[in-house]
Amino acid sequence: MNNIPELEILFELADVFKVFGDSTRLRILYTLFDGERSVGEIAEALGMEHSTISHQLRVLRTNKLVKIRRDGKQIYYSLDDDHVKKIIEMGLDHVLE
Amino acid sequence: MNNIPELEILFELADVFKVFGDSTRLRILYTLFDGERSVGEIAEALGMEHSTISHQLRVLRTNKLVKIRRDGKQIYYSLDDDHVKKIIEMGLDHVLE
DNA sequence: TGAACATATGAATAACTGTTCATATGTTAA
DNA sequence: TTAACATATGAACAGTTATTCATATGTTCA
Repeated sequence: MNNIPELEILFELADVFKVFGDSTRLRILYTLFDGERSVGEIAEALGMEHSTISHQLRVLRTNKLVKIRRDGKQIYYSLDDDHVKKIIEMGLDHVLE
Repeated sequence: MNNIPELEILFELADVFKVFGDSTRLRILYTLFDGERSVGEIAEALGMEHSTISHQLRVLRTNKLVKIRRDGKQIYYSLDDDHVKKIIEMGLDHVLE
C-alpha cells in the first residue's frame, strides 16, 4: 500500500493520531480495556476532575473511539472499536523498542 | 494485555502518537514509504519550504521514526522502523471504517 | 581559497489544546 | 414538585506547536 491517501484522508488520519497523543486520553482508554466504566469511576481511577474526564470523553467519542450506554444517572463508556487496542499496542511496541 | 503501563511509559506512548498526529509529518512518512528521499526531494514533493521539512524531519528523527544517510551534499532520510507503516495502516483502517 | 548548493537551527508569531472553574442539563427518588 | 446526584458544557488561561524568516553549518567543485 504505497499510494498516498487523499489530503482529506490524511487530515483525518492525523486527527485520529492526535486523539491518541494525550496521556490522559490514553489512561482513559486503558481503563476501558477491562470493560465499561462510568465517568465517575474513570475520574476516580485516574484521580482527576470529573470535568476533565468528561471533556476528554467527548473527544474520544467524537472520534468514535468510545461509545456510551446510559443506565439511570450514570453513563457508561466502553471501547467502540477493535482497532483501538491494536493501535495502542503497536505504539507500545515501538516505545518498548 | 490489560495491565496499565507505568505513567512514564504512557507519556512516551502519547509522545509517539503526537508525532503521527500531524498531517505534514504523515505526508513525509508516506513519501518515505517508497524508499529514501533527500530533504529537497521531500520538500518539492509536498510543495513546502525546505525549512519546514527540515524541522519536521528532526522531530521524526528524534522519535526514531526515520534515519539518515549522508551522501555528499544531500542527506537521505528513510523509515527507521517496521512499526511505522503498521501504525499508520492501523490508523488508516480506523479512518476508513 | 571561494562560490554555490543542501540542510539545519534559532527566534518570533499565530493557532491550537488541556485543564479548571462555574454553570447547565438531565435523571432518580421522595 | 423538590433535592441530590451524575454528567456535560462554555469561557478563560497557560502551555504547546507548526510555520516562516533569517542565518548558520557543512559539503563539493573549481
